[in-house]
Amino acid sequence: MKTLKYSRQRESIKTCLMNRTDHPTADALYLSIREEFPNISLGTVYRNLNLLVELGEIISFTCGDGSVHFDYTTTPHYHFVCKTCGHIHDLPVSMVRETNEFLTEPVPGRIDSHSVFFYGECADCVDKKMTH
Amino acid sequence: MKTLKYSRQRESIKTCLMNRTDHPTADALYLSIREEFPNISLGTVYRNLNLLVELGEIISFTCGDGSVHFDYTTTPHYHFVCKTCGHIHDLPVSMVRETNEFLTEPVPGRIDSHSVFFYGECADCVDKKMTH
DNA sequence: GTCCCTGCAAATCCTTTGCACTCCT
DNA sequence: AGGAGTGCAAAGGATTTGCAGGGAC
Repeated sequence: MKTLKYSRQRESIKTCLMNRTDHPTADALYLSIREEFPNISLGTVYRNLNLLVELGEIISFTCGDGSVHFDYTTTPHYHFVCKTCGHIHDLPVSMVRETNEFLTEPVPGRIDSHSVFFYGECADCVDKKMTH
Repeated sequence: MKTLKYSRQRESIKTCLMNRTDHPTADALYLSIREEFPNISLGTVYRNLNLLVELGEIISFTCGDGSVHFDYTTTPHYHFVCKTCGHIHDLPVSMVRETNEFLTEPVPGRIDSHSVFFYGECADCVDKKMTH
């Protein structure tokens, strides 16, 4: 059991992630943080992100593009990935039925959690195409 | 438009993937193929897997563990990842309701596809714990 | 003072790529 | 013959790790 010590870097990583509406990768976050801490190293960003994931303070996921994204919202929710602009939008859990409701028959085993990704074109991009 | 030529290696990759019930990574598949083609190179395995994905003959996905898995089944279906034994089980699409049915309200945009991952303990692992 | 945390750089892991050669057609 | 496919090894990109110094407590 190790004791956690305060660090400005970790704090900055948390607040930065909290304030971003996108779901940045470690590198994208690193670029942001560098504006405040020009000397921060990528290794520190990775170390802290992994630590925060272990602590359950943030969430990490991959949405099919291979890269790992980080999310400050830890309560259950889903993601809508826009194929056109690349943005990853949050979908509130209320928008999707509960596991047992969207299963037509029980899964052979015990489900602890599930994740859903939607792929398509977000409202903004659909609108832009309309006006062309 | 390039013409495709037959290759024993590609054929072996296809049949090997078809015969496996798990959803191997490129490297896992490479180890299998080496039993038949001791000289096959990992690069060839990657090149062919990517080619087959482009052709739509196989599917690739990542289920949160960071690694890329390949699947010979291209018809829509979902996956159940066992946290205990690590196996990835297929779930027939009939087991899960259609997108529009499991959404409680329309998503702000156009959905082209979606993927669902379930995480938990598969029936086999649950049984094993019972008998202890 | 102790021990966690950092910056840096090297190491590691996974995947792609360039090149000379081989095998389809 | 022509060009797609291969093996090999080197290159690339993302992430982790070892280490010496710096900061929190």
